[in-house]
Amino acid sequence: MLDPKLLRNDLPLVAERLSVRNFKLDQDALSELDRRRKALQQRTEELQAERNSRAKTIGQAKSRGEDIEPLLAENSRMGDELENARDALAEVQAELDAILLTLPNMVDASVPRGRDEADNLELRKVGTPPSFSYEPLDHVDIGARRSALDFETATKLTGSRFAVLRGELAMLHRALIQFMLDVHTREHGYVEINVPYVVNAETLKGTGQLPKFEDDLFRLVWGDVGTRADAGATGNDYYLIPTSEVPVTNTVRDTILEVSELPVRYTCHSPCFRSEAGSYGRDTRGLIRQHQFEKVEMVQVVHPDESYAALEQMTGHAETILQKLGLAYRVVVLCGGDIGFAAAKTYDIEVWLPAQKTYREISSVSNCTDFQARRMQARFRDPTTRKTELLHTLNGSGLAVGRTLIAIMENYQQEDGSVAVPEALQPYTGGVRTVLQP
RNA sequence: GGAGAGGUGGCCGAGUGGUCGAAGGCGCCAGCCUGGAAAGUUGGUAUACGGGGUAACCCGUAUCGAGGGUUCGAAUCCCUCUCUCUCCGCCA
Repeated sequence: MLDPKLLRNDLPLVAERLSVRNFKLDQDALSELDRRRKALQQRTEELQAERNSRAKTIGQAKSRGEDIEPLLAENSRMGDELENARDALAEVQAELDAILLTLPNMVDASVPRGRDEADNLELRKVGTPPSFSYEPLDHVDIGARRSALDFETATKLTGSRFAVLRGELAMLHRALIQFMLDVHTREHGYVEINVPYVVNAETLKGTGQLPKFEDDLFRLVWGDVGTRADAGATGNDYYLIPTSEVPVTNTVRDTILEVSELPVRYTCHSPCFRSEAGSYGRDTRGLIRQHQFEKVEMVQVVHPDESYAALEQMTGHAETILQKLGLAYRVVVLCGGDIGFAAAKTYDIEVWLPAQKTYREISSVSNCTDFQARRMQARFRDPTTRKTELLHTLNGSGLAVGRTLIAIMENYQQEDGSVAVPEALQPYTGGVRTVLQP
């Protein structure tokens, strides 16, 4: 959520910042709504003050044993007026809140304007893509051996966009997770955390997925489907997490941290569930875009002065994984048209995929500034003023496990169809150095 | 799933209709005391929004798990929801 004070005091500035995202802010509607809110609030509070003072007078009169009947009669007329004012205020406030919750974060000044991913800015290329003496296979063909990567069975079990991993490929997948967690905890100072994969609506609101992006989520319905479908009305709405950023970041919701507790650094392995609504026909082949995938996430909660340094640092942490695995990648800064709802600045890391002969996203690292913190009421206490202030939150993949597996399969493929295991990973494969041998 | 008990400030805990943002304690901050500290002692110690003031600050409103109701007036009474704890059942 954006700062309501800023919205009141400098709407044009907000509109300008949001225009970088190609988001058009209806300034007139917003300021008119706020003007009404203010008038109604003052009127309501006036009436409440009067009611309070009268009630107090009655109480005092009664305690002196005086006759309070005349006072009561005088008061009976106030009720309706107060109620009307209160209702009108609540209505306008709700309208205003609804708008506020759908406004995206303001992007940092360094974020370039642009329409879509084509306008993202490449910052650096690291590593050299491998060369092959033959036309490299893609991961689907490589994984076909002994049904190590099995989409048919997954379709039978569930439907499209799911996969079954078997044998050495399942083992390699697991090794990757453990490798990443170990690097982040032992070398990068993160605390490993394990969290629920099912969360409530409040949690999703905190990180910004709700109310605007419900279509991207899997919502749980249980028990009697007929009566539970509208479970939200009774407070029972649970969703599968689209990323562990959601539960991990929300661990600091409604808390006030001391400066000594900062920065908070968590790394978390979890499955992620995404409906992929609106991506029909995209990446339909292979493991690239699935309804369920696994990810090792990094989350930091930091002092506002530190967040942009933390963004660079976290990007470096994700890059370290790729470097250790010997994979070529590039780093891009997302343009206004491609950046996510909650982020003020995002770096995408894209790994080289030989079969596609292109770089594909494998990590996304974002500084969400105070946007999520305000929604979550995640604050710290300034040691000098003793006042509470909003924290800054960051999240980044370190890395998407499925896509890392793809990258290894394609980049480390050998002419006989087997896949070499990167050296850094071998301690995690029990010394196995090649998988999917003929 | 059944039965019961409970959710009050950073924490513990009192408060069953009136001047209660809420006793008391702990913690924290500041002063005094001390060579310094502990102990002692005095004072302070929530958040949000609105209004006023250059500012320190002052005034108003709201907040005692959440929402609704009763009432001139609700932390206190009623209803719904939610979470926690105890016992029983079931279960990886």
